[in-house]
Formats: sequence, structure tokens, C-alpha cells
Amino acid sequence: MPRGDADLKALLPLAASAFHILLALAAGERHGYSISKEVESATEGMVKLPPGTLYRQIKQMLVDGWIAETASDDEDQRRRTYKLTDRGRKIAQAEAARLEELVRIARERRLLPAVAFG
Amino acid sequence: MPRGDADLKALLPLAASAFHILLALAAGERHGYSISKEVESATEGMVKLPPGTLYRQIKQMLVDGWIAETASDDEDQRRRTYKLTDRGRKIAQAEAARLEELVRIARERRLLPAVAFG
DNA sequence: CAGGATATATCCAAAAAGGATGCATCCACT
DNA sequence: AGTGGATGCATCCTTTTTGGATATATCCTG
Repeated sequence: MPRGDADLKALLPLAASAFHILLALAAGERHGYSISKEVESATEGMVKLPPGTLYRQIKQMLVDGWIAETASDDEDQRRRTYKLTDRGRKIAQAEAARLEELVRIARERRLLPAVAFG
Repeated sequence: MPRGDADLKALLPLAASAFHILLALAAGERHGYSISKEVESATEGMVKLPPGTLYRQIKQMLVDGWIAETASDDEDQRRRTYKLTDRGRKIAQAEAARLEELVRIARERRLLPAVAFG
């Protein structure tokens, strides 16, 4: 196992809201409010990020170095845009792998249809 | 969309602990304590179900009809064994499908390696 | 320039989780 | 048979986390 994976796994599982934020940023830079819109649309309304949760998470992720604020060329002065850091990306990858494993188990137990070549 | 799916989605996302319990029971009948062991081993210790969480969830799932107690032939009188109800299985399937979609998005955004024929 | 939507931020009550405690039963060992 | 440790269930209390109300400033449209 590569060095550094151990402490990475200690962070898992992520709060659902945290993973959704990282997932939104994995597609590119975004400002907070647009993250919440992206999450809501990507999950067809199943997951919502109310402001308390959203900005609390963002603040903490900045502190922890999972994301970083970018100097964007956005003209809207209210917006603060963020991007994933290398560390944030690794964490998102680890969580994605964890969820993939869960899905694999779910399929094994016939909660999901078998998939060709899967 | 098949009837009844709408109210099903309203239950999602499940608490991680809830999904793990359903996932453990999808493999067959189990008693509470063994569910917690199964979850811990399946997730390599990443997910733990402390007693407060475990028995609280079980109690609520019984009330909600997601699981049912079975008259098992177990000789240990302390044990209470449970199985998924049809409804519980449907809920687990819905949550598994939701997670699968998340994993798909994560792969699309290159957080997971591309998969042949996937 | 008025009004509504966008965007961030904070705060507090409510909900959820963790884990300590208690107690009964089971099992291994002597 | 008795003892000690592990198993198993359950509840309680504290802490943590969450949701959503409130506030404020900026932006956009008519």
C-alpha cells in the first residue's frame, strides 16, 4: 500500500455533503452557490445543500486544505470560487473508491442488476 | 416511472449506517451484533456501528417495516435475528442505485479509473 | 431606481450520533 | 460446578452535526 493511504482512509467515510462538494469541484472551478445548484441538479433534487451546511463545509475544507480559493476573472464580486487541491482530489478519489466497493457488494447481493463485463 | 418509486426516493439518501445494515441483511438473516461485525469487516474497519447507532436504527427500521424479526432456530436466547422485508429490499436497491450513479459521475470526472465496457 | 434573484455568512434550535453504562446470557476452562 | 471473559441487547446522556431562519450586500431586469 502506497505511503500516505493509511491516514487518508482515516478520513472516510466522508459526510455525504462533503463528497458532493468535492464531486462538484472535480468538474472544474465553481463558487459556493453554484456548487449547491450543481449538486441539486446532479442528484435530481435528492441531495440539497442548505446554506448552513454548504458554507460551513467550505470553510472547514479551506482550513483543512481540501480546496483553495482561486482568483477568478468573475466580475461578480460576491462570488468566491474554489478548486480542488491535490489533497482534496485524493480524498475524493478515496471516497469514490469506497463507494464503488459498496456498490460492488450491493451488486453481489443482488440489489443491483448484474452487469456484462463488470 | 413505476408507481411507488416517487415516495421511495423521498427516503434517500439513507444514513450511511442504515444502508450498511440493509446491505448486511441482504446477504441473509442476521442478529444485531453480527450485523455490526459484518459491517466492520466488510469495510475493513472504516465503518463502525456502535451500539447506540445500531440498536436505534434496528428499532426504527422495525417500526418502519424495513426489516422484520424472524423466529430463528438459534439456541442463543439473547439474539434477535432480522431479515429484510420487501420494502426494505426496495429501499436498499434504490440507495444502491443512487450510489452507483454517484460512482458513475465520479468516474466521469476522472476520480476513478475508466473501466473497459463500463 | 425598485424589486426580485443571487451569493455569502452566521446563528440557534432540533436532530443524530457516539459511546459509556448496565445487565443478562453464553462459553471456555479449570 | 464455579468463575471470568466474551457476547448480545438496550438505554441514556453528552456531544456533534444538521437544517433552516435571519441578515446583508450585490447583481440583474424592467
